[in-house]
Amino acid sequence: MFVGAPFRREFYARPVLVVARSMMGCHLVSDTESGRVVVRVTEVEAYAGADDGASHAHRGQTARNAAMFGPPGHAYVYFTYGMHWCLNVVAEADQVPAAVLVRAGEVIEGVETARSRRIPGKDRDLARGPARLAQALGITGDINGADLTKADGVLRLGAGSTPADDQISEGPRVGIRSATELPWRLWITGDPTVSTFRPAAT
DNA sequence: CTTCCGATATACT
DNA sequence: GTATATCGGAAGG
Repeated sequence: MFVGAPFRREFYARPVLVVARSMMGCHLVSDTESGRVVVRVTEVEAYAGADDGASHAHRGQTARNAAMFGPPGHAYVYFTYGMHWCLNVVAEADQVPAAVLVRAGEVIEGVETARSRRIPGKDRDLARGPARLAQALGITGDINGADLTKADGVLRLGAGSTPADDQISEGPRVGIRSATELPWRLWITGDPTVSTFRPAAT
């Protein structure tokens, strides 16, 4: 299994990577009718624009990826594999496509609510993987494009506890076939809620 | 822990 | 028609 390399400061070479690094340890707060759930982010991936072969924005703007071209701090939520929602945070200036996929987190509040939204299983798996995380938070395409910095939003992104550089590992992104050489996945080293690395199906 | 594989909507060739 | 930024269940170590 791929174990990753220590986080390097050179990672800051691109704005979207700075945002990805800054999101490590942040809190995602969702308030819905079924209750509040707070997740601490433990794993993210950066996606850029035309020069990133694995990005949804690689071939330009479409109806699906339009939110990626919107203002930073807003949500880009997409539907995939016919059944899963995945949450991204738009990362760069308006009209500049870039987003950070939130791949995993630890549920630190509202564990009961999160459990009720998921199939029975271990608590550490509640938000382990992008689709599971979206499900635990009760997120769907309804909030695509929503401002995550608004105090009264259904989903909000806030400060949590930022890990030190030596607590972070970097490695290849999961489930992609293009641009696999870019180490644009970040995770908290050794955290049990981080998803396991899976190469794309051949 | 691992591998294998089916389910299923949307975007793209 | 084919691929996909995935998950969950089954089976094997």
